[in-house]
Amino acid sequence: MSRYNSRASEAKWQRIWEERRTFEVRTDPSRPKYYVLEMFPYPSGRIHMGHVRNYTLGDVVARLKRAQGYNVLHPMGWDAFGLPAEGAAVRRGVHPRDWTWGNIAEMRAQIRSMGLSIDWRREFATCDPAYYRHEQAMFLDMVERGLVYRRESWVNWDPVDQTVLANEQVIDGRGWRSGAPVERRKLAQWFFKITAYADDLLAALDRLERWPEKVRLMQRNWLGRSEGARIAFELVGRPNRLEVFSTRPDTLFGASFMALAPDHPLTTELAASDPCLAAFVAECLRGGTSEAALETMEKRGFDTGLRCRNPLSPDRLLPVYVANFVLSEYGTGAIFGCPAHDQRDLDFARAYGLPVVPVVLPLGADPASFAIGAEAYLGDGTLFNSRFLDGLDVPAAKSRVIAELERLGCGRGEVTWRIRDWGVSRQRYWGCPIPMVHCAACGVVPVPKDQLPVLLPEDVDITGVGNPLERHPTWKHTPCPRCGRPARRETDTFDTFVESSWYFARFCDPTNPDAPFDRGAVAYWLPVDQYIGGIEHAVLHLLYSRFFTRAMRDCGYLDLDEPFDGLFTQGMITHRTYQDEQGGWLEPQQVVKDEAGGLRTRDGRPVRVGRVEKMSKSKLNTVDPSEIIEAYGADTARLFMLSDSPPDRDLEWTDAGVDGAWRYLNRLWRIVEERRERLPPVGSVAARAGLAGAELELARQTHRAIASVTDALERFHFNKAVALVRELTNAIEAYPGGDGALLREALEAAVRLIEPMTPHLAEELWERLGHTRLLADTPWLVADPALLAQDRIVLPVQVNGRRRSEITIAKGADSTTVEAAALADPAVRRALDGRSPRRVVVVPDKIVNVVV
RNA sequence: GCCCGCUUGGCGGAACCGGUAGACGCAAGGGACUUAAAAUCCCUGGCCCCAUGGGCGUGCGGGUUCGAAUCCCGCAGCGGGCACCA
Repeated sequence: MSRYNSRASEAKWQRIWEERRTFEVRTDPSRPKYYVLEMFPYPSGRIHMGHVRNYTLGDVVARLKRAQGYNVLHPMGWDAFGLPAEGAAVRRGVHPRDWTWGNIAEMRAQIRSMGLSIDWRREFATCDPAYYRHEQAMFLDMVERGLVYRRESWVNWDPVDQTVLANEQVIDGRGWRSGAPVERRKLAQWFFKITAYADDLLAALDRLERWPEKVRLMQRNWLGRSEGARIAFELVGRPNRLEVFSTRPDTLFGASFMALAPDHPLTTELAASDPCLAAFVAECLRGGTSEAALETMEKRGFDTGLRCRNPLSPDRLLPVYVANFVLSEYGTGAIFGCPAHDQRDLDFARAYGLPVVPVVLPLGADPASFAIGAEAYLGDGTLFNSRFLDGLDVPAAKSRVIAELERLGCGRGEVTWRIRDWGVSRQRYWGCPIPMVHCAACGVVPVPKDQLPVLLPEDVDITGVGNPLERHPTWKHTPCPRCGRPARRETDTFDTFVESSWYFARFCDPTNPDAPFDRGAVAYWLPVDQYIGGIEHAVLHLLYSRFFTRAMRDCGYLDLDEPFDGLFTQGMITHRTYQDEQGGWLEPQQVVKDEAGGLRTRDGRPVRVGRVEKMSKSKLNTVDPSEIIEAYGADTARLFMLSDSPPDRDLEWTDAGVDGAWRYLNRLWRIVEERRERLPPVGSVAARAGLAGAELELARQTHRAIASVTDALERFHFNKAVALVRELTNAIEAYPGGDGALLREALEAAVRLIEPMTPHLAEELWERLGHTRLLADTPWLVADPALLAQDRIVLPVQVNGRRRSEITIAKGADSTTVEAAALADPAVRRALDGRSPRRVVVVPDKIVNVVV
C-alpha cells in the first residue's frame, strides 16, 4: 500500500483551491458573515513559528465557520513600513522598498505553503501608496475635526533607532525594538488626541466580553483613571497660585509640604535666579529613566524657600520643595505631601524632618495614642485632626472637602488619566509621509486632498544617521498650498502603528481607489468577529485601533465603535536552549543526546542543557517553519501546533511531538486506505434504529465525536478537538467490521472533523472515499441527538464520599430505584459492613453517595 | 511595592455548573512481525501496601460540603503586567 505523500498532496490541493477560487469571498448582505483576522505580519524576511501558530489558529476558525455556512472573510496582508527596512539599507545598500517587497514575495510563498483558506485577491501592503494615500486623507479629516495637534514636548528618544517613541513603545525605560535606554528630548511632534476618548475607551472595555480579561485589565491600567481634586494653594508673597492634583483631598489637614517637579514652570522660573536650585534640577533630569537609576534613587528634595498657605487653614504655612520623584507629565506636576497617609511622602518627610500629622484614624484605634511609624496608613477610617471633617469616613470626607474647596474658589473635583496623547511623528524615511507643509507666512498648512498622496522620494540616501527625508536635497521644498511661496514639507513620517490601526477595515474593500473603504462593505463585514494575535499588543496596536475606529467614526467613515468583537491571544512558541562550556549558545541540531542525561556536540564536548525559552535568534533555539513543512508537510506542522497545548498557553516545540503528529496523519491515511475498497458507495445511509453491540457503539462514538469536536472547536479548545478525533480514530480501528455504511459514516466524520486542522490530508482522503465535491465546500456535520442519548448509564456509587462500585441503570431512573440498586450492590454491602446508611444522596444520572 | 494569572503522573495536558481524577498524546518498559533494522501492531503504566482487597494522591496548611483539582481563608513557588501616577 502506498504511503501518504504529503508533498504531492499539499501541492495538488493548494492548486485546486486556487483554480476553483474556493476561498474567494464577496460582500453579500443576504448571507451571515464571519470575519476572521490574524494580526498581519511585518515582512522581516522569513516567517517564524509564531506566524505558523497564529495563522493555523485563524484557519481552523475560518474553515469551521465556512463549513457552518457563514460567508467568511479571511484575508492576509503586510504591515510593510518600518525601521528594519532602513537597517537593511544601511547594512546592505539595498533600497528599503526593494528589501520590503522582496521579503513579501518570500514570506507570501511560505505562508501559501501552509494551505490557509485565505482570499489572496485582497492582499495589500501598507507601504503601497494605494494604501497610505487614504491614511493621509483620513489624517487631514482628523486634523479638521480637532483630533490632531502639533506641539513641542518632551519625547522619548531612542538613540539607536534615531527616532521618537510613543509612551506605549517604551518598555522598562528602553525602546521596544532597539532595547536601548530612552533619552528625553524636546521636539515638535504631531499628536493624535487619544485622551479625548479616554472615558469611552475605558467604559467600553466592560462590553468587550469576548476579549481576555487580562488584556482588558492591562488597558484599564494603561488608561489609568484617577478620581480626585485639583487644589490651588496661595503662594506667600507671589501673585500666582500653585495647583496640585490629589486623590486624597480628604487628607488636606495632614499636609506638611509641597513638592514641584524638576521641570515644573515654577521650578524653571526660580532656578533662573538660583544656581543651587539649577544644579539640583540638572542633576534630577540627568538621572533620567534607566531602570537601575530609578530603583536606587532616593527621595531627594530642594527647599525653594517659598511658602504656601493650606487653603483650609491659611495660617498653616507649607514649605515648597522641588523633588526628584514628582513627575511633570502627571496631574499638574506638583503635589501636596501628606506623610501620614502616603508612603512616598512619609519617606520624604522623614528625610527632611517634616511633621507627620495623622488625620485618618483606623477603626478602633485610640486618637490620643495613634501615631505613624515607618509605614503610612493607607486604609479607611474616621477623620480626625481635621476640624469640619472630623468623624467622617474617607469617602464622605472626600466629597465634603471638595464641596468646601469649591465654595472657597480654590479647588474642584477632577479626574486625571495616566494615558497621554499618542505622538506619531517619526524621524524616519520608511513610513507614511505626514501630509503637512510648513510655511513661513501661513504657518502649518495641510496638503490639499487633491494633491494626495504625498509620495516618498525614490532616490534617497540612507546612512542610519538623522532623518533621510530631512537630508534629501529637493523633496522637502514645495510651494505653500495656501500662498504659493516657497515652503517646507513636513519631513516626519507616521508611526507605523497608524497603518495597523485601520488595515482591518481596508480588507473589506481593499482596492477602492477613491476612499479608504466603502461604507456598505465595512457595515457588512465589521467588526472583526475573531481577531487572533500575540499578547504583546495588549496596549499598543489594540488600543490604537480602538481609538482610530472611533476617530474614523467621528469623521464619518464608518458607524462603529469597536473594531474587534472577539479577541484571542495565543501563547509563545518555546524550545529548549543549549550552551557549550564557554556559555555560547548552540542550535538544537548541534546537540546529540548523551546516555548520562547530558548532551554533547558532534565534536564530543559536553553541553549545558538550558531552560525552555521563547524561540529567539539570539539563543539559537529557533526552528525554521519552511524546513518542517518541507520535511513533513504543512498538515504535520499545523496538527502539532494544535494538539500539544491549549492555544493560549506557551507551546514547547519538540521533535518528538512533530513525529507524533506525522505518525497520526499516516495512521489516519492507512485506516482509510485499508477500508475504503470494501465500503458501500458514497451516499449510503447509515442505519439509526435497531442498532446493537459494536455497531451501536461505533454509531454512538461517531455522533459523540461530531458533537464534542464541534463544541471544542467553537471554544478554542483545539488540543481537545484533536484528542477527540483521535478517540474516534481509535474506535474505528477497534470496530470489528459489520455494517459498512456505519463504517463509512465514521470514517467520513473523522475526515470531516479533522479538516479545519489538516485540510490537505482531509481533502485527499475525502476524494479517496469517493467524493467528487470538495470537502472545503461540504457543510459541517450535525450530530443525531438520538445517538447522543444513552438509555442505560453507568453510575458510580460512593460510600462516605469514596468510590466503591458502579451500577448500570436506566437513564433518568428515580431516586428510589437508584438507591435500592446501589444498596443491593455487593461491593457497597461489603463497604457498609453491616452498618445501615444514615442517608443516601442520589444525584440523578450523576452519582450515588451512601453516608453512614 | 501594587495588580493579575498559574501550580494535576517522567512530560504536554483532560476533567463543562462541586459528582468515577489522569481523556488524548509524548517519552519509557515488555512483547509480536523481520535474517536485521526502519515502519507497524499488541500489552503495562499516579504512588504505596499484608494485592480477588485496601491506603494515600491535583504545590503546602486549614475550612465549607453527603462529596472539593474545582468554592472560601492563610502560606509558598512560578509566570505576566504596571511601577516614584500624587
